[in-house]
Amino acid sequence: MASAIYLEIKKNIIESIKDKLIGTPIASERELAVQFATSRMTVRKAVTELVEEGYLYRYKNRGTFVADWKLHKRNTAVDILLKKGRSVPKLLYFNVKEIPQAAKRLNLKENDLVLRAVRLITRDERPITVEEIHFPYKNVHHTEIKALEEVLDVEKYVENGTLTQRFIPMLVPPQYSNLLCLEMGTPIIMVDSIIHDKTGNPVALVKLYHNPKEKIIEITS
Amino acid sequence: MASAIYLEIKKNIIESIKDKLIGTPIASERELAVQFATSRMTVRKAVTELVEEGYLYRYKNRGTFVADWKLHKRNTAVDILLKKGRSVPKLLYFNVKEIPQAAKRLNLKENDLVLRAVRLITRDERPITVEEIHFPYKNVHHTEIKALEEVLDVEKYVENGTLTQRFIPMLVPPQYSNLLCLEMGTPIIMVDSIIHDKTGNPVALVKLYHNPKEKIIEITS
DNA sequence: AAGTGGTCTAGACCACGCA
DNA sequence: GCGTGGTCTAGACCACTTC
Repeated sequence: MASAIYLEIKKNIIESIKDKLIGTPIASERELAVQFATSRMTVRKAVTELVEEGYLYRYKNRGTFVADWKLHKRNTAVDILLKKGRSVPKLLYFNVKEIPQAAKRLNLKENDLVLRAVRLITRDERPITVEEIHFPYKNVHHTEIKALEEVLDVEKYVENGTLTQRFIPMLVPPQYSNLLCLEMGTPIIMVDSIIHDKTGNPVALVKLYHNPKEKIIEITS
Repeated sequence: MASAIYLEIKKNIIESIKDKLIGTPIASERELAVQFATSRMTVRKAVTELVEEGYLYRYKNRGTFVADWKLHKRNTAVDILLKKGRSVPKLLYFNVKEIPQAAKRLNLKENDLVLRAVRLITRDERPITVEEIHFPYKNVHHTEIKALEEVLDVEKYVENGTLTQRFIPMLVPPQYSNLLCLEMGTPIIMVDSIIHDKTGNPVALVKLYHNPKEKIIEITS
């Protein structure tokens, strides 16, 4: 099956505005409907999404215009959990044990087992982030332990659920200062993330210790 | 003029799901269209927005369900710039002078004048945040200086523009440690925010020094 | 087979900005 | 008065799940 029409229109519009100056008007919704041989409502859906994503902006009764690409909506706080670009995660170690604090956050009983993995994210061989990932062990099939990398791919959980993140200022934990190439006592941001599925059940608990020299957390909205 | 129909439908649905359990299905889009005596597309617009806001979630071919209220989309990083709730801003001082660093960020010449104001946000008489706000002075009409509070209401700029925020870990600046009731050397998060209008022009530069004891930065998305 | 959400159509009216 | 985006209608077909 080909993609939905409105997705094709989005791609086309993105392509067509690539080399246009900021503030240039695009064709009106009625014109676009003719150009793409479709109805105005379909064009409108495409344009609305591009506005929400920051590619375009609308003025009521005036028109739709090309936005500054620098203002494209992005949320690298989420991004760090997702498409890592050139960055490479390296598993440092993992274990299965009782971690009452994590169990509580995951809506488990205090003595339920938790799978805990620690990874170091690097890019161009520079240390970016230390990741602590916690799963309810009962959710992990024994056969999957062999494919741990896949279990740790939290991206798929985020796509079908909700991500709640807290930004905690702290001094770099002593056990990570060498890993991150930071002096003892350097202030860092620890991002405490919980992923819930659609029904509100916690699926994973992830703590990210960011190297402030390498990773700038930036949100555009 | 009364509100748009789909906004009324949104309010109605929000009210009707308030006391429902998480996971309870709501009426199908076709049923809702009958109930509200409108077309399915209008209902669909209302439901789509409620899904985006985290009130509901949809399963294709199955139905639409009540989501966990804890998962309502929110972004208190933006919120701190907006509706302040019970918190109270108090102007500490302001001045107009050359601030080359701020001017650069605001796309001004180095020697252009910048209006700089510093405010302390408190809630229940506890210090939450120190705000440093910078405007291009040429944008501020002289008559407005008398109504400075209104000029400093950055909310109206954000509504019609874009907000880009960087989260910077640092030790509390010595000049603010007393104001925030923090010991020297306490790690904090400084949120560096630039507001652009729709065309990408910088409108204001705001730096927020958050008291980590009082203000937890949390994002749900 | 019946019902659901996802997509799409070909119109329509409105309020507003602009010339 | 014309063109714009914002809203709305009353249908339609599809792929899929559930019974």
